Amino acid sequence: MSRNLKEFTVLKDHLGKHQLKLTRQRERILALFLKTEHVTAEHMYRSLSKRDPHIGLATIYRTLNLFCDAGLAQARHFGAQTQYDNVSHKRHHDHLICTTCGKIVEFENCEIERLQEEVAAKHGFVIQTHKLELYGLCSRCQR
Amino acid sequence: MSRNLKEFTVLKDHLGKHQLKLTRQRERILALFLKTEHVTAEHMYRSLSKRDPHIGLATIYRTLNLFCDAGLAQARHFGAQTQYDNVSHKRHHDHLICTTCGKIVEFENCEIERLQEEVAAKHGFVIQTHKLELYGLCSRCQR
DNA sequence: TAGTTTTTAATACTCAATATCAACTTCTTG
DNA sequence: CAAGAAGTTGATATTGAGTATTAAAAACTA
Repeated sequence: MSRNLKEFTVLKDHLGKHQLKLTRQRERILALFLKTEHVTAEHMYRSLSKRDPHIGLATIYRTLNLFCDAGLAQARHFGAQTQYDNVSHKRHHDHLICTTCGKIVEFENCEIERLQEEVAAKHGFVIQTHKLELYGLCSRCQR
Repeated sequence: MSRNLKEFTVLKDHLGKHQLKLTRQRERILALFLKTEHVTAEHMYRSLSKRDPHIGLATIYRTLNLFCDAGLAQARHFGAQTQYDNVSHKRHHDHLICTTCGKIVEFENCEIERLQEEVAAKHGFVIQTHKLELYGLCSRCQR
């Protein structure tokens, strides 16, 4: 199994610091997680059930939340579901979402982030995190 | 009942255009909706049950979604619940949310919106709507 | 390797939101 | 204004995402 060592190390570090254990399920879930951009717990459950029928849905949820704690993943509420993004190897980014076909494009814009800080400061807030989602039509769906 | 005529007209227009009917429940729900900033369906249900025990929860949900269609309300997923904001009388705005006390401050920033258009154009998107939420600590909770 | 601790899987459960459907309003039209 | 067509309501069942529970299993540790 060719794994991205960096993410694996991050996970192991986190487990070590919190008296948690490295299990086969956690390895498998991480391996699959790293192959996908925007995952849903249900989606992972379906994928993993095919090959490894012994990974339960609750474990997927627990593990994805664990990844969030470890800083590997970031949860994003999209409609009724929660999507988990792999954020270990990339900087903070926001999303362009096509309302027709569901296509998601990531982007980052320092200027916008700077203005956010400005706005927050004006209201006495200290920003911890933010969520910016632009909904519209991608080039293909505009026709 | 002193009602905001503007919003009532918007609702009536929408109903007329879609072969929907103006009911006592829809009037009552709109009247209460206009008095509050960030409402939850459950919250409205509790308020309305006190005075008018005959408005069911399903009706609240249906009606709030109707308001969204009519452009009077905007749904916002906040944690597990959905909040409905009155947007008929104000321009588009975004939110600063305190992660400790839950305080919500509205703001608008044309410069950010302009940059959003820029980003979207760069990726071939045409924006229909957007959502920007800044999470952090309000001045009181920073202490 | 034995023992302690964490984890898993299956299932029950919670909670927000939607679907169902018979009874009831509202609107329309004659 | 009465009567029928069409939409709406409320009570309840249902869905669906996510969490809690717990006996059995796996992982760490000495």
